[in-house]
Amino acid sequence: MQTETWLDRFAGLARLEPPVRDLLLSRSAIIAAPAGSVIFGPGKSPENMLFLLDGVVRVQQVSESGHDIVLYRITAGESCVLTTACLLAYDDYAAEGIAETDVQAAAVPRDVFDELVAQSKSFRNFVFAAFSKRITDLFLMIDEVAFQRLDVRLADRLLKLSGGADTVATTHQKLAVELGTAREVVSRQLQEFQRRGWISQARGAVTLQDRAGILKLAQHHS
Amino acid sequence: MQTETWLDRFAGLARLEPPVRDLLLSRSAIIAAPAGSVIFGPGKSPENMLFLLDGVVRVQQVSESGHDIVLYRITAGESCVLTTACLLAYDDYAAEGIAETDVQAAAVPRDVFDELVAQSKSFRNFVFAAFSKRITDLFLMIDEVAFQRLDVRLADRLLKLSGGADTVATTHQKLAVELGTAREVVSRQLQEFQRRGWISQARGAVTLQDRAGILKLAQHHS
DNA sequence: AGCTTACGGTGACAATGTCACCAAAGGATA
DNA sequence: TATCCTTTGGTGACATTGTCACCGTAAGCT
Repeated sequence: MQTETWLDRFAGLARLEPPVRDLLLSRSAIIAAPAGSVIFGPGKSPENMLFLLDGVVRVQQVSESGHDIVLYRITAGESCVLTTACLLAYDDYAAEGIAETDVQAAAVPRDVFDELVAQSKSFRNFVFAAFSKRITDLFLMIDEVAFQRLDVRLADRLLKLSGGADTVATTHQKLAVELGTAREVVSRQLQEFQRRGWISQARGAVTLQDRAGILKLAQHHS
Repeated sequence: MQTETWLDRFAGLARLEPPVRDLLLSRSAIIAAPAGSVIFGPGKSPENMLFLLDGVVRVQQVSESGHDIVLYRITAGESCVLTTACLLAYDDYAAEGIAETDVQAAAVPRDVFDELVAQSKSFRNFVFAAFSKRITDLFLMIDEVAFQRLDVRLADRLLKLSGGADTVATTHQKLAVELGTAREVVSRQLQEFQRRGWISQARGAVTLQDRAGILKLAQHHS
């Protein structure tokens, strides 16, 4: 009989071999970070691989030109393989991870990570699956940025950011960074959405009035 | 004393432990593919991890909308980690690998790959470094597609495709796929380049007349 | 030769990005 | 409260890029 541990929050780690479980549990530390803190970034490469237990981490890229773009988010139950990649420190990439909420994570040191990969087939599968998903997601993102219309992307992003809630607390500027475009462009599109009765706006907030209408546009993906 | 093997073409594999070397050599097969053949792609997922010994493989994405874009190239001495990712078959991604030249590669079966990762620290470093580089490259690409001016990207791509040669044998359409844009846009930009005396054009060929001028534009990256 | 396809040119227009502003809202402080 | 200051968002002019509907020519094929 095994007591519940943080491992159980990760589908891919549930069936680890007992000795591997023990190694992972005994050599990892639970860490916490407040909302808004920078988990990793240029000049602040993480010493550990992170398993996110609670909260959301936003990974975004800062271009030399001052342009930002959100690359992806890590939610609870996901691992931050990118920090793994960063552990190997290919070169300091310009991406940074920012806690969007208060965050809890299990930190696994580099050498433990290496040992786990060596010893456990399940762990290997977990790690490679995470890499694989990350890369295919990046492929999809490239496709979107290169070829998808902005109104479609914005509609899609609004729905995702709402998470089912009625209103999204964000600014035009932040939405622009989500999509890698300019604030003015977002403002224009939101005006058009409003004109169609899909949303209403307030300072720092977008309220979804007609989910169906937005969804119909967003689905031009398929 | 060890005779020369294909392993020596890979910087990261040169110092593998002897038993690991032997495993890799004995369980891998040298395969060849003619220029133009599809190495992997939708509905044709590779059974093996590939180490490219000779030639160039172009990896490009095919969008539902019919838009293509070149993601990256694999040159001799590089491994196709993506095929590794694909081995795990997250889901059939829409990317395909096409031999741009006649190609030779060492094919390592999936189970051998897994065993190598388990047994050799050097091999693990090699694999994770490859993943890491691929992901950081994709980050750079997203930045480029989202924020870089098209003339800068085209200039840069022309120089890279030339590989030092005077003329690049390609069509406007192919250059458009390189950049993920439309053929007409490439045509216009090339006309402008020609007007400036940087290039001259023929059907299916672009001749670089003023590398310095092109380079100056391309370097607006930095 | 005739046919077919690939290649490239062109103009009009739409969508998106950039720039230089402005005004209003909210927060901080004297 | 009055005053500043920052953040947020609006606007118009313009540049760049994407899309569409064409066209003519070059190259390959039979």
